[in-house]
Order: sequence, then structure tokens, then C-alpha cells
Amino acid sequence: MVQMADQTDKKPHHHGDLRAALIQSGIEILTETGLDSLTLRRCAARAGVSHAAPAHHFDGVAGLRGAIAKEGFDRFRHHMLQARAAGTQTPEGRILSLCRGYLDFAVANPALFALIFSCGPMSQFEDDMNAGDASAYGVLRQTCAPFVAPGADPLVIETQVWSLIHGFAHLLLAGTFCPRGDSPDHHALFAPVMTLLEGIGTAPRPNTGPNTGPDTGPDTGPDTGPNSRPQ
Amino acid sequence: MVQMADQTDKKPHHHGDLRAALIQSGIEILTETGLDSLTLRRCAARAGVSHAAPAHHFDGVAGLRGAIAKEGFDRFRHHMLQARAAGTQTPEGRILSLCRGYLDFAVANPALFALIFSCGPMSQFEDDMNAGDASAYGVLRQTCAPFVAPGADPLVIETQVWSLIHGFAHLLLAGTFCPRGDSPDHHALFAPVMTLLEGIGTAPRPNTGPNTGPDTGPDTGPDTGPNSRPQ
DNA sequence: CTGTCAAGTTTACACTGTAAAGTTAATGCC
DNA sequence: GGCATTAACTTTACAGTGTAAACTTGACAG
Repeated sequence: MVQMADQTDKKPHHHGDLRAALIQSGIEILTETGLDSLTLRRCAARAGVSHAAPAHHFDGVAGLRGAIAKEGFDRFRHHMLQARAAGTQTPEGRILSLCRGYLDFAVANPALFALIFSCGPMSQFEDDMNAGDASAYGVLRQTCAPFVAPGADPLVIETQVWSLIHGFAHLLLAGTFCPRGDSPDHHALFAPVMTLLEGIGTAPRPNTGPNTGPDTGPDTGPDTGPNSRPQ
Repeated sequence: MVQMADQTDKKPHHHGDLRAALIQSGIEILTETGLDSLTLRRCAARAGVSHAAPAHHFDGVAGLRGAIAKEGFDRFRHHMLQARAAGTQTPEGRILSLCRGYLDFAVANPALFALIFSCGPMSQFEDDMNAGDASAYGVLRQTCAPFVAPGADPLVIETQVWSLIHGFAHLLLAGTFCPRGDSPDHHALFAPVMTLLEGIGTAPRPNTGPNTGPDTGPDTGPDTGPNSRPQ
């Protein structure tokens, strides 16, 4: 919505806010009928305009997909923030809750999730990895920060966490695990698989001491969350 | 007509072995111009037949993609076996080599890799998870076996390893990591990220049974005989 | 009122997958 | 050999897709 700043005050021609309406239509199509159904013409038809309108607004179907992905990315970020805030407020609990939010979003919005990660570099949508809650990667970086040894590259642990949860989510959505549409054991498998993260931050660098302590954690407040117990 | 096993000795009509030629053409198209270029018509044109030929042989584009994915899955499996055989023959070394082979294949054949995991359940191509070297999942299961505690569900560790390497490969191919087409640090990040696996098989200790396996045996039994964590 | 311009529409075109009908070669049967 | 059958394609047709150009409409300066 950042780039729509000049679009909101400058009323379009016929439609009220066609750009937002097209994005909303696109997300609805994704949710209802999947990624393959997201076409310029269907999106336009649902918004009540001609098929050339989205092509003109977004400069082709790639632009439409990118705009929808950006909106999806924002919802994805909010979902993870909400999940993290609802869980146990320890460094381990925050990571686990973040990953649970990651997975839940992917399962709840499979087509949108797939679209997000099929639109090329994430830097299209976020240009600042250190933007904290304002960028999805910033959320990951914040949450991983307590486990990063001083002087170590935070990218390693971030990539470990991200790869694990992303691979799990992707294999799940691809239906790779369950032979025949049988898919109720996802959440049963989540907690055991995530135990791999218990050794996080202890392996990468030999000469650095074992820290794993939230020494520089920004807000590792007392754990007030009574719930959100894994499994 | 169902299976082509008898197609090799039984010469088809005009073409020698059109099915194999079409699959080969499809893989070439994937390699040269990407997943979006894999269409019935282009595949047929490259093989020198009409566009309806592959549609007839494979019952639509989905069937063509599935057949190519099956062939790709086989190459994938061989690539991993080769990588595993070329590495250090310790349990840790074998897992690491397997993952390196996984990543190398994905990087070397991005479109084919994406196709493999976009064709739905893997059970289309492999119906036996315990087939050892004869199935890709069997290779993973074999390689993970030394780390599975007796009585534990092997699926947990297998999913941990698979999720980590698959997520890493997928994020890499999606260009999610590198902001500006900068992509030479993949192999530099591989080794540090894979150190997460050093704690494999040791974490799910708390007596809460994370696995669905039978709880008859002592789940904190002695370590697996042959290896037990060097380093 | 006129000129300009953005916002959509209309139209046209190449490409795609699918389906049906037509063609051709091999095979079996007499 | 002659002939029906059938598998292996080809040809043709059609609906849907993205893209590009030309056209239309409304708003807004001057």
C-alpha cells in the first residue's frame, strides 16, 4: 500500500479505486479457485471491468501477480506477528510461534503463499532487511537475533530457521508427504520437526562461546503467555 | 497402451519411440527456456510431430508434465546417490553429501526441480518408501536411518532433513535470498546452514512422545550402534 | 469551447490446451 | 492377396489467455 499513496487521492476515471478492487478480486480468485485461475480476464470480470484494465494498470499479468503478492506478503507478515505475539515470550517460544504462524498462513492461503514465493526476489517488496516489524524479513531477523553469536553473520541462523519452516510448508502444500489427500498429521508433525531448532546457534562458529542467551534481545520480556504450548 | 514397457520392441506407427522423444524434448525445453515454455505444442514441434501427438500420448499437458517429472525424479535420485557415494562414508557425511547432491541438482536443473515438486503427491512416482536406492524417498530413509532412535518414527528425522534442504533449495531457486541477482554465495551458505543437522536425533528427548510410533520400547535407549556422534 | 490527458474499452492477434474428425500404416483374418 | 480393424498420429476447430494497438469517455486547464 505504500506505492498506492498517489493513487488514493487521485481519483481514477470511472471506478472508485480500481487498483485495490483488482487486487482484492485477485486474492478472492486465488482463495476460491487456486493459482491457475488467476488470469487478467477473470480478475477483470470479477471487478466488473474489461480485461485490458488490469493489463493497463499493472503492466501485464506479471505486474498484477506482483501487486497481489505484495499485498499477500503484508498479510503474511501480519499473520506471523500476531502468532508470535500470542505465544510464549521466550526466544525459543517466539521462534516456534513465528514458525507456527508461517505454517498456518501457508496452509490457510496455499495459493497466495505459492504466489508470494513465485514472484522472484523478495526485495521487490521489501528493501530493508533490518526494518523490524515493518518487513517480513525484519520479523524473522528480530526473532532470530537472540541466538546469533556476537560477531556472527545473522544470515546463517535466519536461513536455517527459514529453510526449515519453508521447506516443511512447501512440502506440505505440494502434497509431497501424504500419499492420498490424507493430511491431518501436519500439525502433529510440526512440533517434532521443529525440535531441530533446539540446537540453534550452538554449531556454526567454533571459536565463539556458547551464548544462546538473549543478551541483546530487544524485547524479551517476561513470559506472560499462559497458552500456546507447542502441540 | 497403458504402459509403454512393450513399446520398445513394438514399433509405433511413424516414429521410433515417440514417448521417449517427447520426454527428452520436454526436458530440453525445461533446461533451455524454463518451466513456462514447456507446452504441448513446443514439445511436439521439437520432436517433429503435431501438437496433438503428445496430447494423445500423455492424455493432456498434465500427463506430459507428469511423465517428465517422473523421468526427472529418476535423474534426481541418481544424482543424490552419486553425491552420497562420492562423499565421506560416515552417517553425518552421507547426510551432508546427500543434501549437497539435492542442492546441486536443484541449482543445475531449476525448472525440472520445480516441475518435480509441482506435480502433486510424490506417491505418483514412488509407491514404496522403503525401496532403498530404488526410490528417492528410500534413499533419504536409508541415509537418515542411523540417526533414528530405536522405536522412534523415522518420519520425524526424515522430515527435518528434507524440510531443511528443500527449503534452502527452494528459497535459493526462488531468488528469495539475494536481493540483486547476486547469487554466488549459495555454496558458501550451504555448509553453515547444514550445521543445524549436527544435533539431529538428539533433541526430541522429552518423554512426551512426539512420534506416533508405539511407545513400547525405551525411547531414550542407547545410541545407535555403529556411529553415535563423532565430533 | 477547445486541447490535453488519464482511464478504460474495443478490437485484433498469436499462442495455448482440448476435443473431434480424418488419415495412414500395421495387423489379423478369410 | 483382399479386407476390416485398430493404433498412431494429423488436421481442423474452438474457447481461453496475454499483449498491443486504436478508440472512447470523462475531467480539467487555458
